[in-house]
Amino acid sequence: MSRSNPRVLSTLERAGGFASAQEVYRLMQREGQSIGLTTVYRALQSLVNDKIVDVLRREDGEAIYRLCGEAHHHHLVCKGCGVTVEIEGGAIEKWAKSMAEEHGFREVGHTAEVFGLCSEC
Amino acid sequence: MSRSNPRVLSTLERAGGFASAQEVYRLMQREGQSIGLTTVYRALQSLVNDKIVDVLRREDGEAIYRLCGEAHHHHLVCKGCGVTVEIEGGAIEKWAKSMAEEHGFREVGHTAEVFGLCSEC
DNA sequence: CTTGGAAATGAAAATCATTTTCATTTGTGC
DNA sequence: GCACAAATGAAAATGATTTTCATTTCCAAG
Repeated sequence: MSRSNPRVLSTLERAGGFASAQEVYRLMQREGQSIGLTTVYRALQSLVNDKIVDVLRREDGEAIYRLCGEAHHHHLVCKGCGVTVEIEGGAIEKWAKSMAEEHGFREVGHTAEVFGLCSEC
Repeated sequence: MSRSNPRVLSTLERAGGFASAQEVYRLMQREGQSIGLTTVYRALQSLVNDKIVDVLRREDGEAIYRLCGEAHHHHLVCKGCGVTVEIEGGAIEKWAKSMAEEHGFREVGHTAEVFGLCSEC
């Protein structure tokens, strides 16, 4: 099941390590690479399974794929200008896990975003 | 532009203050209320504009609407059956606040949801 | 009461990301 | 060369959400 197409991974890297499936596809098209949208989706899904990339959601619900840096992290987003800071979420991980266990949940994931006004806004 | 249909709001409240547009619609149907899906979407959107409800995203990208204002709490949501448990977020509050301060942010809010499979699913 | 226009409604169609289906192509070992 | 599994991608299906547009409901003015 190693469908982690290297061209897709390399394109995602080239895109700054952060793009939607559609964007990766369009980028590859523009570069003249011949590939099907289906294959892009499958490759990204596979990269997610292999924990090489993370999936997040844009505000409109579109999935965006990001190369996994070292640690899982969250975002601090400014409501004014949209600037985003990556932050540590150690406390959240434990909290999510313990809450889930407490209620007998399995296969747990979580979302956590902090938003406010940055010092410039 | 006050399209904040009160029946939609009341249904969202009855749903535990936490549901997707589709769920609100289905619930109203089941209760025998006559309403169109379009109207449900418009009413929810309007409630969001009026800052009466928040929008979040489930892991599959579906938008979920949550009453805001009440006692602030978080949710543990089952990906299988949708059952929702309200959970304490004490750890989160502190985390959000300290992260925000550390980066000079003001007027801080946050979202944090935990998803998983409940013991039945 | 009646009229006229604005706002609300909802059915149906359109949109758009994503997934599924399925026939074809590619690659690999024999 | 041959068979067979894996990979590919075009096209159709899916599902949430949005848009369109014709109809209905409200409401204030005459």
